Amino acid sequence: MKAIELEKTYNPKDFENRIYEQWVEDGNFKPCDSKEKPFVIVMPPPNVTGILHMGHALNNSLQDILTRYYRMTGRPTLWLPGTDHAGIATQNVVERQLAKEGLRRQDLGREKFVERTWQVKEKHHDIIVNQLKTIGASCDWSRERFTMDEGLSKAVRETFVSLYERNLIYKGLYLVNYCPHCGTALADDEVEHQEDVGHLYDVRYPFADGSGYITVATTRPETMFGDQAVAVNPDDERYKSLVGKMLKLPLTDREIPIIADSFVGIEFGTGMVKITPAHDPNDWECGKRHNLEPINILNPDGTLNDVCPEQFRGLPAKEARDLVAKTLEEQGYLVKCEEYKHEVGHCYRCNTTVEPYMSEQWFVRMRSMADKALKAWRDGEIHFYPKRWENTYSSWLENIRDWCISRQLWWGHRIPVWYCQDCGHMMVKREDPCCCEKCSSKNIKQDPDVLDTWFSSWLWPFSTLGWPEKTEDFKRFFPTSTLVTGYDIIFFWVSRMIMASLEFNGKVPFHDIYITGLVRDKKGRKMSKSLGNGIDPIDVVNLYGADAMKFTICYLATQGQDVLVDMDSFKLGSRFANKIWNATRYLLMNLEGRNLVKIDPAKFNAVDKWIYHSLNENILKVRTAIESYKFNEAAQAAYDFFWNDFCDWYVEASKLSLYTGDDAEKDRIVSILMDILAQSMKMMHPMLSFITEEIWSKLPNTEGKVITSMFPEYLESRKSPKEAQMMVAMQDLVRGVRNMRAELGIGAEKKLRMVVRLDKAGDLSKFMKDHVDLLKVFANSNELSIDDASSVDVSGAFPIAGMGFETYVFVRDAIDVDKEIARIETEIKKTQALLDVVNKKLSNENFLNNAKQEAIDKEKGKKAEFEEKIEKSQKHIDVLKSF
RNA sequence: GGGCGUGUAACUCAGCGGGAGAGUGCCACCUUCACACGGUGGAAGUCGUUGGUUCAAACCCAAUCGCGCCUACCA
Repeated sequence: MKAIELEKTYNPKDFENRIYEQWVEDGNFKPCDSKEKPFVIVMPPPNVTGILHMGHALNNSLQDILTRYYRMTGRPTLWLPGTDHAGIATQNVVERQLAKEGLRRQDLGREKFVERTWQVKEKHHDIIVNQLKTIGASCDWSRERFTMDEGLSKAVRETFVSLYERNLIYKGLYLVNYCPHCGTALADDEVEHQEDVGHLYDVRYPFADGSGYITVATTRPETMFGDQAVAVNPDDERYKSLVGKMLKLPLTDREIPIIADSFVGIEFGTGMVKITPAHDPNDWECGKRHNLEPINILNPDGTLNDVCPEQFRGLPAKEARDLVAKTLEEQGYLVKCEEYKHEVGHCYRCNTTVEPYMSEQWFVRMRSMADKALKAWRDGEIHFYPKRWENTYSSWLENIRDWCISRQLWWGHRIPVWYCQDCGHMMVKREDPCCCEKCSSKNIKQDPDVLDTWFSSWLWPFSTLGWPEKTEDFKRFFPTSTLVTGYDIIFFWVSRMIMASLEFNGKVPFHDIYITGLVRDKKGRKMSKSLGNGIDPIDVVNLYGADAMKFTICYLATQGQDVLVDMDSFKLGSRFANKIWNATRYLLMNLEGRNLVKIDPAKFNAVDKWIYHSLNENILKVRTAIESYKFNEAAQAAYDFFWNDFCDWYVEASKLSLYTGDDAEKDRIVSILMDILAQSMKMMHPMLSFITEEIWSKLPNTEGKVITSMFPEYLESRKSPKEAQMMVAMQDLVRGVRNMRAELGIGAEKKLRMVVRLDKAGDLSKFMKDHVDLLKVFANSNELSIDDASSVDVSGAFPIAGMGFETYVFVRDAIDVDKEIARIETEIKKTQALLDVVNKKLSNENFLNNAKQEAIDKEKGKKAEFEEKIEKSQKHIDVLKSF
């Protein structure tokens, strides 16, 4: 056979795109036909107008590893990709574009605006899909979905109407979170609390009868125009007598009463709270208890409306606040104003301060669904990895509140509700009606609002499979297996998917939930645009390759921990891939003139047995690790095996056969090398997909593709623990000699004569004798004898202690005797310290009585080992002294 | 205010009841027949602090200090 050539340097750009296209073309990402239980992941859909960031790279890398692994176990495997229409975010993107043209969305009108948004969506969609392809995601593009697809829209409508029919959706006038910038209501969990430095104002409210005044404390004086009362705690002795008295509201003509309500804290501030039912959640509740009419003081854009005195109208809340404070001060109402830190809600999409705002909205009644979701968890139907996230899940569900699902946006699923303009009848419909079902009037109007994006996302695991139709895919792939996502959306998404699925399918949408950490920079800061500390995954791919990125992520993805990286971090994967490339290149060069032969385990020598043993153990480690979501352990096992065992020892050892063996031996060793290499490619494929596929295609002993090959099995027959132990002794010997060379500064060019003296004849001496030529190569020796009868004269030779043997090296001239003695003495000290610990244990009756027998045996073994080492070392000092 | 996580080598992190590990970085030597994105060897840690449990603790428990995150209607 001819040698096979690989490019001299590893250059992932040469093949990554080509291989990806080939995989797609050959349908390798589609589930196979096997009857086994499918493995299914639905991809958390990225925002269609966003770009891929490291967080996506992390969770998609892990999904890819799982998908590729299970695909290689022969199960039909589906990773279903898609994108999310991201209502607010996308609308913001388009409005920003319009703003550059000096336009507002109102200038275009709803229809034109939505049309334009679809165009933007199409363009951005290709970007994000290409990015996913660039990082190597092996998802089934033929099943790709978008949350505003026809099918998914149908699912949304079915859900809405069905919930309405079950009395789980209702409409009402409530105080909701409102973003004045986005101009829409938000759900509770779409509000992010951040600490703001504001002021706490103490303001005088005079009694209407002129008999003095009281003082209230507020952080938002501008809301006073909506005040309907001042409340005190009914148990507050100071104010009991004042309850029922009327106050004159400063800057206005209105009068408001003093009321008693137990929510007021006696200790806080002045113990008196102004009640503004339309602009504070507490006050809203309080207002309901006391039948106070809420007065809305804001326009939809967050400016003060006509309810307020003229000079404040049209001002944004913050500006109004300053002016109100100033006016109050001028008129003598302001008692004091001090700096005050408090948590303020901000819009999670645009970071604008959120206003509590009274408006008519649609809500989902969550309680019953939340209870079902809690039960499913308690019954063990879902498992979080790491488990601690279950607390987050359960406490959220236990304290769940109704979900505001209407958004005052144009981009999204329009609420399927129509109002008759003539008779006022309201219709909630699966199909668009053409006229009023009650009065037959054609004058009907659809609700102008759209639904919260998460109202489509919560259906994702089944709507993407065709639900509400009972499609083949739905029947075959639902429920899915595993969800991989970040902890920041356990509320938004994970728990809601579980609720929706239980409500509509009666079962959970997935069983395992792997919660990834967040990707941060090396200082532990969240990656963000504003900090400019983000890393673009595509830059990583361009610099190091997709494999390097995925492998590095896998290596660093300790279950549940945040991943801190910078550009340099990816050297880890890059160097490993480079090593694989070069080792392969070298092995393929050696095929020249060789024939591959059948591998016969009966002909294995101890070193062959060892490498198969190690491969086998590491295959098991990788399998177990991936199946239990311990990605870092999988990466480490692959890395250690390939680099440390295979490259550093086995490939080096094989050079002896390759350069000095006869043809039969050369054929045999090359065949084994190719076999280990091929199996390594399989084992590493989930983590290093492109390079393993590229190499697989070059190997002479492989067929088809590695992506569709079977993952190596763990085989009892490959276990060779005894040989593995022998190999440890050999490595021990070799390292001892290398260390001595380095210490004495003896260059590699100088071959040395050595005697390996065994403590006793036995397996180890047989092993050494069998591999004496190999030992010579590793120890760089020109003359090496195995002496198990202590018959060779070693006087004048430099001694090195080993376990069960000693190595004598004839280097008399090169030795600095004093320095060597000092070195050995330090070693004795270290060993003596270890021995002391062991002896203390072994002379401790409590230890002997209580410890496990294994532990005792192990300590005894250690004692023997340390004693042997000290004894030998001491002898060696004597030997050196005699020089 | 509650909850969770975390503090191990210069840096990023594994280990989580029985001899302190990896990658990067550092030092020395080696451009020797795939790989200098390499090889060989080496230095480097009171495992945050203090108590406790245990024959045995980086690992379990308690307290404490530092950092991070989530959650909560104190105006």
